[in-house]
This record gives sequence, C-alpha cells and structure tokens, in this order.
Amino acid sequence: MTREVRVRFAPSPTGALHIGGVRTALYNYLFARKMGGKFLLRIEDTDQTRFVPGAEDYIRESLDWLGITPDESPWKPGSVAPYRQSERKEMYMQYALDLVNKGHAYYAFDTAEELEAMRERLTAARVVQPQYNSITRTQMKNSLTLSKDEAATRLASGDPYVIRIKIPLKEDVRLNDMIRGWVLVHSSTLDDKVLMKSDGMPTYHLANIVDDHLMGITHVIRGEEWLPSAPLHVLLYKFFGWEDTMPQFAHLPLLLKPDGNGKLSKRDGDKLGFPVFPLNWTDPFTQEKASGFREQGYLPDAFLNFLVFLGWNPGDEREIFSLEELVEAFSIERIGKAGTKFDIAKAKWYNEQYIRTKPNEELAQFLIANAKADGITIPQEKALAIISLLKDRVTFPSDFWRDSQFIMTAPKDFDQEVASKKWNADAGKLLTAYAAALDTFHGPFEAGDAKMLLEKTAESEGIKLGKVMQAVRLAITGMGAGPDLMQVFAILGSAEVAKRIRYALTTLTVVS
RNA sequence: GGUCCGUUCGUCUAGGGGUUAGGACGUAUCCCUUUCACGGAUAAAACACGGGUUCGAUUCCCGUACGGACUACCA
Repeated sequence: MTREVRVRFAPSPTGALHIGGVRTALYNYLFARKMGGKFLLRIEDTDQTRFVPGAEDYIRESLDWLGITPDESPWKPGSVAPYRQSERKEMYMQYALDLVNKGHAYYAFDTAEELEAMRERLTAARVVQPQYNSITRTQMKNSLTLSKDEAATRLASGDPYVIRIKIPLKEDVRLNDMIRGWVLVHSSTLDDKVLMKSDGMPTYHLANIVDDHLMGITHVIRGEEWLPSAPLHVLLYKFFGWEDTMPQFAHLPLLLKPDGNGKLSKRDGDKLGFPVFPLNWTDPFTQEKASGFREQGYLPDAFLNFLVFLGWNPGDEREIFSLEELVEAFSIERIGKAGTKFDIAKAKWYNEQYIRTKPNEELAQFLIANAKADGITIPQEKALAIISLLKDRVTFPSDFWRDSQFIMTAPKDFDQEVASKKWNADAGKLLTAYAAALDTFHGPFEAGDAKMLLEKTAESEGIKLGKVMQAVRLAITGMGAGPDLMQVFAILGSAEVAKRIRYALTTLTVVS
C-alpha cells in the first residue's frame, strides 16, 4: 500500500531563516504538491540555549511571503500536533528508554571535563578520530562500564546523565539517497551520539527520527550538511524497528558563496552585496541588522523562480515558471548533485522579467506608496502613465519613483557633457518657437500631439529634428538619456514643457 | 587528520560512448530606436587531470588534483 506523501521543513528558530533554508522549504513544498501530499512545518527548538525570540514568526512570515504555506504547522496544527519539539518534550524519553532496554543505547555520566580529557588523551595518542565510540566507551563512565548497582544508584540520586546510542562495532550502514544513490558507511566511523541531553531534551538526531515517524513523514528532503549523520538516522530507524516506514532521503546540494568557496552562511549577509535572507531581520540581542530580498524589492514570484533554479532545472529550456507551473514540472530526479554558487545578477534579471509582466495597476501601487513616503501624492492616472513609461527599464519596483524624479521636478542644472556636445543655436531657435506654439495649444496634450507640433515647428523653422532631439531632451529633463520624450511631454503637460523650455533657454548658452 | 559528497562556458545548467557539446544570466558587437533602455541577432566562452575499458570517451571504471560538508550534551 502506498502512503500519502508527507514531507516536512524543520528549521530551528535560532535567527533569521537563510535562503538555503528557504530553498529547502520550497523543494519540500513543490514535492508535496506534486505528489498530492502534505507539507508540514516543524520547529526544532530542542536547544533552549539558542532560542531567538522572533525567529519563529520570521519563518512563518517568510513562507507566507513566498506563498509556500505549510499544510500543518504550529499555527495550523493537524492531527499529529504539537509541531514544536519543545512541546513534544515529554514523548522523547520513552523512546530513548526503549532503545536502552533493547541494548541499543546506554546511560553516560561523563562530565564535560572528562570528555575533554578523553579527547586530549586520544589526540595525544594520535588516534585519528577522537570520539566517543565503540572503543573509547569502554574507558568512560557509563552504564556499560559501571556496575549495574552503581549506574542505578547514580540515576536514582539524580546524577546528570545523557543517553547515547550504542553504535555497532562492525556493520555496513547503507542508504539510498534519491539524489545521490547508494551511500555506504561503515559503523566503525560513527560515534555514540548523544540522544538525550542532560537537560532532558532530545538531540536533533533522536527528535527528528521520533517525530518523522510519529508524523508519518515519507520523504526527508534536507540540506547536504545532513548527509554525514544520515547513517546514524538509518541505524536509529532500524533499532526502533521502523524500517518499513523509514522515509526516503534526498540530500540537497549546498548553496555556495558566489566568489571564492564555501557554503553560503548567515554571516555572509550584506558583505557580498546582496541579502542572504528573505526578509529584513534585526537580531534581538545584538541589534545587528541584515537585509532581506523582500525589502530590497524582489517580487516573491521572481525570487521563487530564481531560487528554484539553484540546484534544479526542468530539463527543457523554459526559464520562467509560476508556482503552479513549478509544481507541475518539479521532480526530485532533476535536482543536481553539485553545490551551487549564488548569482545575484540572475536574481535581478528574474525580477525584471516579472515586473514586465505585472499589470500597470499593480506596479502603480509601488510608485504611489514610495511617493507618499516622500510626502508627494501622485494621481492614479499619472502613476499609470509613468509606469508604462518606465516599465521596461527598471529592476525593482522602487526604481519607478527614483527614475521619475526628472518628471516630478524640473531640472535646475543640465548635464554639462551633453550640453557642450548637443546644445546649439538651432536647438534654441526650435525650442523658442515650440514654446510659443505650446502656448497656443489647447485641449488634451497626448504624446502624438506633442510630436506633431514639434515636427511642424521644426519644419517651419527649417530645422532637422534629428539634429536637435538630444538638445530638446536636455532642455526638458536636464539629461541626455531617458524614456520616450514625447510621452514624457504628455505626462508633463504643454504648460510645464513650455515653462521648462524657457528656463533652459535662459540657462543654457550656445557654444559654437 | 578521518568519514562522506561533489567537479560541463565567469555563473546557473542541458546532454550523454560517435553531437558543430545546447540553453539562460553576464560580457562584447550589430540591428531597432531621434537618446538610453527594452526587444532582436551574432560572437567570445566549458566537459579538472592521468590511467584504463572500447573501434571510439566529455559520457563507464579506477586513481590524482581541487572544492565542499560533517567531525558538540547545535541544528
């Protein structure tokens, strides 16, 4: 019988969710949708010392922003609640004890100092892997080396202890990763990882196996950094007797820094010139700020489209995908193996592509809001005209306001380089006549009207328009480059254009 | 150091025993345009190296190099 596909994204609330995590969530979401299954979110907060206030809200807001909302989560519990490991605390111990009873785990009473001493001793003896394992555990203080009575006494008297897995001495552990194929590891290279910490909380290793089992998880899609501990997890499923329902693993390639090498990390933040977080984040302890893609002006669908291609491709030459299309096209088989360098230029390109396909009405909201923040009200109609004027030229929605400043404010100064090259007596003559013509113009001033009138003026003045167009642009905008001038005229209105011309005529001098 | 994972244009990648090794971003040039962009076109640009296997290897195998992850009572 085939089970319903259930996948989970399991971040720990230790700060802002970084984009690698977002991509993991995205792949989980896509897979769940594609398979008609469920996407759950589980908060892995078993390390109370690393808890960061606000981190959980941040995760939620990030996923909501991108539209990859979990079907089940702490704030939308399903039948396997709770979804925070801290709230599941009570259930882990019985599973750890089950393992102890089966002889697959044991109590260990070693102090931090003793563990440190052990590592130093082994390092001094040039042991290649100084770790708590099947060899070294025989020299430590645990329920395998202590007498039954002493172990019992220690437990009864409340001595601090942890529960460690008892890794078998010689055993091949294998797993069939959906992305990497068979991975074989010998148990002798594994160590006796702590399962239950002395504070009564489980470690990630125990908690994730117990929870995945209890939550009916069928596929574990996570970052490659988990691959080394995957054999441990396989062993745990075996020891629990849950092999039949063990999820399939898929270890995703890492997101790398765009320059040199190494995994893209939270610390890289704005140092590399782009965000590594979906949303802005202020560390509640240090007040350190990090910028997010949302606030930088990336559209959620564009960002998603960019992100999904970091490690996956559809196998054909399509580049633009809506979330629905991604669901349709997605498959784990098409996820690559190699680490992926992060390229912000492509992210910008995606943003441009998406802006161009957005309705003007939607984009106008950005312009209006940005202007309002500067205390300026732009009427809807004018906003729409500006959007269509600039739509093909911007990368971010905030560019609309930035790039329309020359419309909002008449130029005081003129680009000197353009002025010296393009300003001439003919331009002055034409503009003088054009301003006069504009004065007598009545009715709505469309781009076509502006053009026709300008052409007529040029003709009667005997001037070739092509020769002076740059000068005209300079006079009205102060710049030598920009969007369609006649449309700019239409937005400005005939009176404003005439006014700007007259100012330019008194300011710009003819150099012959 | 050890274990594991990886390696096609600068970047994201397609492909896969015989291909002019394809696409996208970026770069350059041209066209369009009364400018700049957009758009269109073109160009430069890659199979890490060495051995096998094979008639033939970028593709399969083994090494080497390089890169990465992991190596906590963190996840």
